[in-house]
Amino acid sequence: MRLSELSEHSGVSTATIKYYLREQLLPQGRRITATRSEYDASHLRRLRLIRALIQVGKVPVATVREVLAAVDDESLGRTNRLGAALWALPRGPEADPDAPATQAAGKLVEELLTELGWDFARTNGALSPAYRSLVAPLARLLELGYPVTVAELLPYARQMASVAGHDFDALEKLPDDAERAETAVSAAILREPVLLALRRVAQEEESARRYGV
Amino acid sequence: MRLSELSEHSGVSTATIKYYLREQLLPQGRRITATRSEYDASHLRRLRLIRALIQVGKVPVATVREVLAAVDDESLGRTNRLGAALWALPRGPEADPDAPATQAAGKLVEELLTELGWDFARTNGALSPAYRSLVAPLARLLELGYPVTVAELLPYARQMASVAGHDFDALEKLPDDAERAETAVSAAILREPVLLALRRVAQEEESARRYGV
DNA sequence: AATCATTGGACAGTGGCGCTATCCAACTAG
DNA sequence: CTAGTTGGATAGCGCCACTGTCCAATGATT
Repeated sequence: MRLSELSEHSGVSTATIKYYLREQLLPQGRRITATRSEYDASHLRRLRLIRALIQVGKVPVATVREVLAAVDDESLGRTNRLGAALWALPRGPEADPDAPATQAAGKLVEELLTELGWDFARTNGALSPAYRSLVAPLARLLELGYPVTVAELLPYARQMASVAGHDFDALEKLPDDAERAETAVSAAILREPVLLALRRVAQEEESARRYGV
Repeated sequence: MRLSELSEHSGVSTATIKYYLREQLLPQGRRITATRSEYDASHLRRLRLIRALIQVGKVPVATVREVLAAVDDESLGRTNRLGAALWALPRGPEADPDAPATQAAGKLVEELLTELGWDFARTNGALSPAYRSLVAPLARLLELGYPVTVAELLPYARQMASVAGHDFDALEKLPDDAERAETAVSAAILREPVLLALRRVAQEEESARRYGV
């Protein structure tokens, strides 16, 4: 497959594909001559993942690069590879570690995790992006003056634990190891808007039930 | 309170406050003279909401304007006002209604809602932003070649129904009607990143439990 | 052999958006 | 009287995901 064909099959313009090649999101094709390279199905699949991450997940290009590097890193075991890919996915801006709101949010998260018995997250996770991506918006909320309590967060956390269980169940059904990290990334990112939209629909349904149409 | 004081109390620069005034996110202060206006606590609260929507919720300025218009519209009853505010919050890009993937996604949602017995959402919701904001990412997933089934979505939907229940429970605890729509918006938008972060942490915890550290 | 399109590569330009900076005349607090 | 602030207008900035243009080398077509 040549660049123009890759473009046709994927629906992504050649200019954009060139951009992704330049940004090292998409690996180079197999060089045939100085002015021709051969692309295959793996490029098509990768392109699909890139588009999904950028368009559906709104992941910045620089982050996509890191995530894909982790997905491709064969020196990691497959579990670590999966973890590394998710690890490389820090959403949202970081919280200022010195701000009092951040301290308060950290304490809140600490209590929450203790209450839930999520010991891995509590003991090993303080440096993980997931942990920080939880502290950051909580700090932001506190800073803005919106109160947050452990009691309020608990049911949300329990629901999300359930969701995460489903996520992994779905992942384990896949037999293909090579694509697992890739699929894990898809599952983690691409379903976020779906989850949020489901919440919105559920809110409308709940509103109609409680207060009538 | 003068502009400079509003800026100090809120931590938002005067230039940015002027920008919000210009964009009609923040109502004008009470005019004292040609070159002086008086701002009060309501401006401070509104400013906080604006910052939260933009920074935490990543809601575009134009959308914030619509949401706030709904929040302020006293011609609506309070339930409708709440609904209108949420209604004005369409996240993400629209799906092309003619695309086959959109058709398929629509059918999928139809089946899902029937299965769940969410009759309001099914019969009245086809035009609601929440409904469309569900169809859009599903269509995007299908288009990109990631399979989605009703069976997979069901548990997610049930979890989110539970989350929505908590959302409304929290809302009903508030006695103040005037701020309800405002609080509803906060609850709907500001907790989204928290929810997603909780899912990420839960995923790490689950991963550690299933596959070890 | 002669034409015309395509390729990889480099690089400047674009458009959207949330600010941010500057300037101004009118005013006002000390 | 003077230094500072205000509302208002307008231009510019910084980021980022592209997008458009140009080029020489090469391939495909006639």
